[in-house]
Amino acid sequence: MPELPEVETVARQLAPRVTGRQVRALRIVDPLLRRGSVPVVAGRKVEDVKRSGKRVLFELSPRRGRRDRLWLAVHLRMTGRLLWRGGEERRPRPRHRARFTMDGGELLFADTRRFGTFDWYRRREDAAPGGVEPLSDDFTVARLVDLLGASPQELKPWLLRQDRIVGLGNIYASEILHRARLSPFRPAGSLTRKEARRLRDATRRILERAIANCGTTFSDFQDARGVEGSYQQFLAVYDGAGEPCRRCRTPIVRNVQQQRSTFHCPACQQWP
DNA sequence: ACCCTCCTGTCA
DNA sequence: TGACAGGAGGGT
Repeated sequence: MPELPEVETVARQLAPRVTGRQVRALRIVDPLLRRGSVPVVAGRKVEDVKRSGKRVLFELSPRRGRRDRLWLAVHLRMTGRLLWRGGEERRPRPRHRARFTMDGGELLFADTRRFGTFDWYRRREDAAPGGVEPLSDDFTVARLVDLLGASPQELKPWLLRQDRIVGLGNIYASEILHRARLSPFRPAGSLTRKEARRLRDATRRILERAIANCGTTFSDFQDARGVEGSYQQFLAVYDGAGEPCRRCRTPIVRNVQQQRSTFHCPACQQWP
């Protein structure tokens, strides 16, 4: 469940449950998750939980009598999930890669495909991602035009890059381009200012609506405490090859760009 | 600027 | 059995 709206949803649901709690122990079950050394976490308090790009960022207090504040960025990748289990939970634990034991409950990191990562930072500025947050005030038309530059890269793969704009993934990139009526095959650098404005506005609108609906959930394999999105009912093109375009009824087409599916309407997303 | 790979599960 | 899956780092 890993694009910006889904990660935002996870962070929002998690924050009130774990903020203020003290971590008693961290057990990393899957050795793949411990690249390099893992800092001491026991005894620290969770002071903040928020989204940063596509990652969930935990701010952990210094240990008693020290000033070694710590940040943990959890990247969910394709299948990662953060599950809070209150102290009264009696059902068996689901399979997981890491477990934080806290006052009053435990936080599990479950991740079937095991692509997810933990990254530890000693300084807040190191924990921030590279690109601009698309929902921040920094994401202006001028900024977008500047980022697009003269890039020859096709627009859709360009949107997936995290070093310019953070948070977009395969679903929302297609949805955004459809809303903006831009071809996914256009060179990113070929947009006019007017088109860049459409792209900026569509990006914001789609992401905001997706967040308002707690993101997109495929299949139905969420645990009781897991996050369940409802934005899938608003998807205009993603996973809809052959379905009529909501604007013009032309059948949606699936293509592959950089080994990933792209969905678009060949009629209202033309590039002459 | 591309292809491959990491890993597991599901579906046709 | 092979294709595909919401991601991205590494190599060429």
